[in-house]
Amino acid sequence: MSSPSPLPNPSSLVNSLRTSCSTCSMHQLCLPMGLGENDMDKLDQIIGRRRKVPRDSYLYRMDDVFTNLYAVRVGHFKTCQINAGGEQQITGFQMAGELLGMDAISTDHHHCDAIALEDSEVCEIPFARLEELFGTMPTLLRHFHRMMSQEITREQSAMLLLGNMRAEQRLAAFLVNLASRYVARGYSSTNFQLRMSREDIGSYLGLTIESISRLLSKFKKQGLLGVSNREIELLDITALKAMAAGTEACS
Amino acid sequence: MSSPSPLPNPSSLVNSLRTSCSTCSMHQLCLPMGLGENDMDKLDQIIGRRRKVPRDSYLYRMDDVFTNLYAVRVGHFKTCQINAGGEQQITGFQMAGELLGMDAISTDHHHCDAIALEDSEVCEIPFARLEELFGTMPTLLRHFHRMMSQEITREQSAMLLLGNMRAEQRLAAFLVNLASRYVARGYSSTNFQLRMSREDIGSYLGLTIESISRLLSKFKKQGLLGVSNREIELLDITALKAMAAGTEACS
DNA sequence: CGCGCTGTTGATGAGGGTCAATTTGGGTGG
DNA sequence: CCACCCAAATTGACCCTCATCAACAGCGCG
Repeated sequence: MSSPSPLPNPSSLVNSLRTSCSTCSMHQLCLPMGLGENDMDKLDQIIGRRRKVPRDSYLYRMDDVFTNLYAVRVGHFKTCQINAGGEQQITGFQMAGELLGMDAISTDHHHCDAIALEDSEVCEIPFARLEELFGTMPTLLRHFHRMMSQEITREQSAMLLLGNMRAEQRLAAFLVNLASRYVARGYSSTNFQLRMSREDIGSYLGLTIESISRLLSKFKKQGLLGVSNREIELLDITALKAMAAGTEACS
Repeated sequence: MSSPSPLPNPSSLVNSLRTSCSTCSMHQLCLPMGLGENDMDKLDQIIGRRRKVPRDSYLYRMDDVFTNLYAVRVGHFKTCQINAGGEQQITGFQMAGELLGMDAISTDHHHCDAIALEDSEVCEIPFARLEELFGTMPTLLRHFHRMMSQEITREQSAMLLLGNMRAEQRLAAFLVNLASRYVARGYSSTNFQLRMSREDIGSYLGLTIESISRLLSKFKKQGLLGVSNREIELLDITALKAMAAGTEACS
């Protein structure tokens, strides 16, 4: 693996090794999915920098001018909107390998705030330069379209959840969804830590913090899961899935 | 305008005049927005056919293989999803100049049903051929991205609506939204016909048909609008906007 | 040790769902 | 042209889910 020839600048190599798409554990989920080595290098070259985002700080704010998409490298984010009445709603949680900022393309301004839920790291992708690549990299373009389309689908599911599921179903669906995303990233599907507060979960699910708390207690009592603070252990995923689907026997 | 030279096939010319993007009244809202004549011709050439879709019939169904996007030329559509519990929710209403099917790109299968609310007409856009154009038509690609991004934004608004607005606000927001879309199409912002049933509206807003009916009656009594069957006249748009924003004085 | 933030649990009530009865209007056939 | 039918919409009565308000517990931190 290590080249025998002398290296002009070892430290920059180390840096590039640490941060290139090809060595990133998320490259099979993220934007470079399916790219060959050449194409991945080209993509690497336009990526501005890897930016650290401390917990609770903003990656971008609503109405900020849009210049970059961001790929989450490490950590978790939430995106939230504020309506005219001053109420805030969380529109999504993003984890490693997911893309942030696609809603800003239409107006060149961000439509929501993006906030780190823990100390995190993103890759800055200058959209104008990404567009230049599209002309010669159809594989990249195709996958970008898939990611945008996926975002649309994801939000349609959220609409379904908010529009006609009851509280119980919503929380079950939320937990099952988290589990599946962790599995895709090679983590346990049953044991994970909630990175967001109960309030965030409630806001995302259109419920109050009290409802979330009560439901978690209820699920615990029913033996569906274990909870301790933000530590979650899913004990009966089948039942949770059935509940989310609205097909479980009534309790 | 009419060429003095003999025409090889007059009837086909008439047909193309009737159906080309350049002569379509929606081309400033639809996919060809901002294209020059040359590019618009190229786009025209890949558009499969103009397909009529009678009222209540399916443009596509969930799980159908995805091959085409559709641009609404005439009429209105609804898209709806069915969850595992068998309940159906409407995820959107589409009118002339809007694009259908973008949620299918990610999996090559449609994620929802698309149904005509009245006798309608669409332009069939083979997606594979559209992708071929993207390489050489950056303006087209850019506008396509804007339309996808707009769809994401639109759905985020719907999430906000479903997640933390009360019934009254939801219906007000819905009516104001319809009005603004009709204005953009050169129609009256105050007088229009609802193309969808009360049930459809309820499904979209996460409310029951009874609630919709009651709210319309209430708004009428308050002098905010006139209703007669599906005929709507908005009498106080300012108040409706304030109500949608949650900033109106409590009644 | 006390303060503040986050989360839990209980009591109460309202918004909107559910069920049921009735009206309206469009379409059809005599 | 009228009678009839059926689907869609309206209206009323009742009830359930979940929001609201409130008290309190747990935990980290200065």
